Amino acid sequence: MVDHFIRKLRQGGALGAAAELSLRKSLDRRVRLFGAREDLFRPGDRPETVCLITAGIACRYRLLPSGQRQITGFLLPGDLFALRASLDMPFDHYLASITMLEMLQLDRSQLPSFCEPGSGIGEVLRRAMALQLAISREWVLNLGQRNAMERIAHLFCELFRRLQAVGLAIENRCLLPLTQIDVADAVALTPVHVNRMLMSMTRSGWLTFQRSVLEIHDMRRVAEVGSFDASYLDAATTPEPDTAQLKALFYRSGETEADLGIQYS
Amino acid sequence: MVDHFIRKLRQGGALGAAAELSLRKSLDRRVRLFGAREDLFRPGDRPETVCLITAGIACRYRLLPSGQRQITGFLLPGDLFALRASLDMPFDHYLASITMLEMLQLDRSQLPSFCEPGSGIGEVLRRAMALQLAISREWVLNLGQRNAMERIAHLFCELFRRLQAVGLAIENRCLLPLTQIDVADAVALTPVHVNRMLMSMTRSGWLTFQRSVLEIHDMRRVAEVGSFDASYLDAATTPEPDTAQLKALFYRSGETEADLGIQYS
DNA sequence: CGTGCAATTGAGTTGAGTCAAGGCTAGTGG
DNA sequence: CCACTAGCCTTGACTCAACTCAATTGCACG
Repeated sequence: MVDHFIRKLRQGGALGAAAELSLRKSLDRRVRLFGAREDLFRPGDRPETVCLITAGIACRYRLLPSGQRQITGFLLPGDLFALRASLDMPFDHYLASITMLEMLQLDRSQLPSFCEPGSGIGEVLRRAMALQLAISREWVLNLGQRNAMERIAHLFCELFRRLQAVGLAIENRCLLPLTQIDVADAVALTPVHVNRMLMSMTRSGWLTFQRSVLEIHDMRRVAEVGSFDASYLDAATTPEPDTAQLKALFYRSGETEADLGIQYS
Repeated sequence: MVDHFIRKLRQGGALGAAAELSLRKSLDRRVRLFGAREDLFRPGDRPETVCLITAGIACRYRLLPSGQRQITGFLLPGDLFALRASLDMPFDHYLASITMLEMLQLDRSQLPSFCEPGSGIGEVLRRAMALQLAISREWVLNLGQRNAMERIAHLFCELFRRLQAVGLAIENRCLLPLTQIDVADAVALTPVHVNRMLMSMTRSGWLTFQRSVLEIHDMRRVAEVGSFDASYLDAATTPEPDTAQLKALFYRSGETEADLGIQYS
C-alpha cells in the first residue's frame, strides 16, 4: 500500500531517510475509500491533493455531446493521479472508480517538505507524468493503427504488465475486474465486437477473460498480435515480484469472486 | 523566439528578475537549425537537453512493424520538448521536423540555476507535460469516438488555436505546412479519405486548406463538427495576440509560398 | 423468483479502406 | 527556357472490417 509510494519516491531519489518516517506517519492519516463505479472527479474540479491508489482500479474517461464514452486510461494500485493538484489546474475529464477503491491523499502544501532539498518530489511527479504520457501516446497508436483484435491484445498486455510490475499478477494470471463494455470503451469498439474478438481469442487458446480474471495462455502470441513492446512502461517502474501474502489474497478472491475490488492490493 | 520561453517561465512563476538576464544570454548561444523532414530523435535516444521550438513545426510519430505511421502530436513554436532530458529517460518514439526548424537547447545541468529557489523550472516542466498529456488524451478521444470529418475538424481547431495562442494566426488564417498525408497519419485515416473530407468541407464553405494555409471560414461550424472545446489548451497557455512584424512575415510567405517553414516565427 | 445488467450469437448495413488512374506543381538538369 | 521527374492531390469503382439491430442466455442480487 503505502509501500508502493515509498518505493516510487526512492526511485526518484527524492527520499531522505529522515524524511521517510514523517512521511509514513502523515500518509497513514489520509486514507480514503470509494465504492465501485463512482466519479471521483469531474471536468472543472480542482483537486486539493495528489492521490495514490493503494487498492482497486479506476479509469479516466471523457464524454462526447452524443453520449459516447472514451476511456483514456486505467489507474492501478501504485499509480499516482490528480497530479494537477500540484499545479492548481482543473480536471478536464472524469476520473471514476471501477472497483472499490482505497487511496492515499498527499496534501499539496506538504509535498515539498517530504523531500530532500534539491532532488525532490518534483522529479517523482514528473516521472509519473512522463509514464502517463508514454501510455497515452501508446493508446493513440493503438486506436489509430491497430485493428480490433490487435487493440484488445495490446490493452491486455499493457494491463497485465503493469499489474505484474506491482506484484498483482501470478504466473500468467491477473485480476482485471473490467466488463467487456469497459474494454470496448477503452479500445473504441462496440461491446458486441469486443465479445466476438474475445471469443475468437479464447477459441484460439491465446487467453481467457472471464469473471474478472485475465489469463494469458500464450503471451508470446498475444504480444505479437498486439505488437506489444513493454519498454515504454519500464521507464518509471521497477518490477519487484511481490509477496506471498498477495498471492494468498489473489487465490482467495479468485475463488470466491466476491468483493474482488478491494481485496486487490 | 526566446521570448516565448521567457513568457512561459514567468507564467510558472519561476523567473527572478536577476535570473532573466543570465538566462537570455545563455539561451542565445544555443540555437540549432534543422532542415525539413529530418528525424531529430529516434527511439532509444537519450536527449542531453530540453528543447524549445522558436520557428517551424515538428511532430512525434511511431511506427508499427507493418510500416504504418501514427503521428502522436505536433510541436509548434513556443513548445518545449525532450523534457525527458530532465529525467534521463530515453525516447520511445520518433521526433521529426516537418518544416525547417529553429530551436533552443536548454542544458539539463543549467536548468535549476535559472530558477528562484523554491518555485522553479520544475513547475514549468510539469505544466508543459500536463498540457501535452491533455492534448494526448484529447487525441485518444478524437481517434476513438469521432468519425472522419469530425476528427479532421477537431485537429484543425486544435492547431489553429495553438498557433493563435502564440500569435501565429491572423484573423481566421494560419500557416500550417502539413501535407494531407501528414493529416492522415495524425487522424488515422487514409490520405484518400482525408482528401474527400477536405473537398467536402471546402464545398460546404467551412474551411480551406491549400498551399500550407489553413483558413477557417466558419469557425463556429467547424468547432461544432469537431466538438471542440478549447478549455483543455488554456490550462498552460495565455493568448497574447502577437506583433505586426509577424503578420508581415505571414503575408509575405503566404504569397510566395517558399520556405514557409523557417519564416514561421 | 423476478429484475436488470452483462455476455453471446446471427443477419444485414455502412463508413472508411483499397486499388487504380489522372492531373497538378515545383524543382532539376540539360 | 523548357522537358522531365517526383511528390502530392483528386476522383471513381469496388471491398470489407466493424457497426447496428435484434433476440437469447446467463448470472448476481434483492
